[in-house]
Amino acid sequence: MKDSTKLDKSTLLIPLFKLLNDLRPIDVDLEELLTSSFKIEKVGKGVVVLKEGEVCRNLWFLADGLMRSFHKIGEEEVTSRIMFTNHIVISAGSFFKQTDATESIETVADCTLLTLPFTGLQKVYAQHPLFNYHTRLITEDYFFKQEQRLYMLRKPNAEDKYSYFLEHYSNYLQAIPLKHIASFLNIARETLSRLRNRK
Amino acid sequence: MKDSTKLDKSTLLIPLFKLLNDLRPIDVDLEELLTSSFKIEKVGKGVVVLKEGEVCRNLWFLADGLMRSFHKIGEEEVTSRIMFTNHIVISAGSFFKQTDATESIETVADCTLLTLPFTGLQKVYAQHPLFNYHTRLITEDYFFKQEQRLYMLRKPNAEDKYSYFLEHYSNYLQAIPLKHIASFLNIARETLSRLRNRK
DNA sequence: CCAATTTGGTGACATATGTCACAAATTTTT
DNA sequence: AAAAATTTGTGACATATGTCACCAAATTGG
Repeated sequence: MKDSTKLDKSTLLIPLFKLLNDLRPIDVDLEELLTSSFKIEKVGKGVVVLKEGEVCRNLWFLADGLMRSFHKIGEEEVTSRIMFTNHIVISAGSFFKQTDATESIETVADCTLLTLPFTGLQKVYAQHPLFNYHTRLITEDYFFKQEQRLYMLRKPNAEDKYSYFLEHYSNYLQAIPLKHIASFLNIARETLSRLRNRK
Repeated sequence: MKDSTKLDKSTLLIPLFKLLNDLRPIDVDLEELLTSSFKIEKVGKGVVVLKEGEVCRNLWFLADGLMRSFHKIGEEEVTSRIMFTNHIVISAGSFFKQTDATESIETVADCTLLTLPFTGLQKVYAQHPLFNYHTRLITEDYFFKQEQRLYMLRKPNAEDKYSYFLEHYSNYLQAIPLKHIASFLNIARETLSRLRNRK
């Protein structure tokens, strides 16, 4: 099976190290520390890895699968992010400041996660202060992508919002339930269904 | 006049250095380099400091005043951010990667700006690699605030969006034209006017 | 200080999208 | 493989908010 090879931690970490090395080559020490700090986790579909109100004590590198973050407004779940393979997954406010999360995070498909505890990350920073360079650039990159989502939400109509989705998530179109896409785009499930089926 | 004292660069930089020192004390060398890298600029109301299509070559520390970022959708201007005193102002995507901006930035009131060119910032990083620690944390903080704006845009109605504004910008309510607030909240000017005047 | 311009308020009306209800299709579970 | 649960599609209808038009108020600029 494919899975047996994929379960190897070093193999799973290749995309992350590529990302880091592309920013600036990291030395062996750091690579080894990171490798030992991450833990592999296989998680089935529909598992809540962070629950609203808890502290987000882990950063996940989504080696394979699909996840989403969401929060409750009354009875409704509002999807705030949809994350796919090779994403770094955290609940930002909660992870950065180790305060209670205002959102939950769950798997939308079977996932292979590489889990790095907040404490483990702090040790990495302590031993490798220049790792701040890498994470500064990564945070800048995620900041920019988040800004684009803000632009999307101010598009004047549902169709334009959906176009954004098609541009950025078309590979995952089949795998993500329509209701999650709709609430991510901040439109009604029914509106999206009609949009998608007309013409 | 107040202005003569306020024009002193070191005085104007106090809040920024407080921010940095609160994260982790910075040494004199770095403080001096930063002080010499920033330039003071007094800018009147309604001045466009960055135009859509240009590269954002500066970071501004808004020592005093109000600014906004916006982009055109057809004839309409959509306000994407409203920034007040002690904000760090950039067009993220454009500044980080030195690529063409997709938004403009203008003053909404008379402003006192401390301007740091991208090149100057890179020199700071080169001479003080640990400055990445500070900017990593600052970027994380701005990331978190940006996330809250995403939450605001997915609120189910105009009133809830306006509540967000009242919470975060009430001090500047008078100073910001209603049309900018409305488009920031992604509601019509008229809707906001009614909301504000009813009851 | 007046004229010009910009900004804000309000009524009338239009409409895109939300809401509700239920059927069809798909997926999951036993 | 059937039953149950979930997801998607679609019609009918409601409505919050957008759009347009215009006047009042405030601000700006000579």
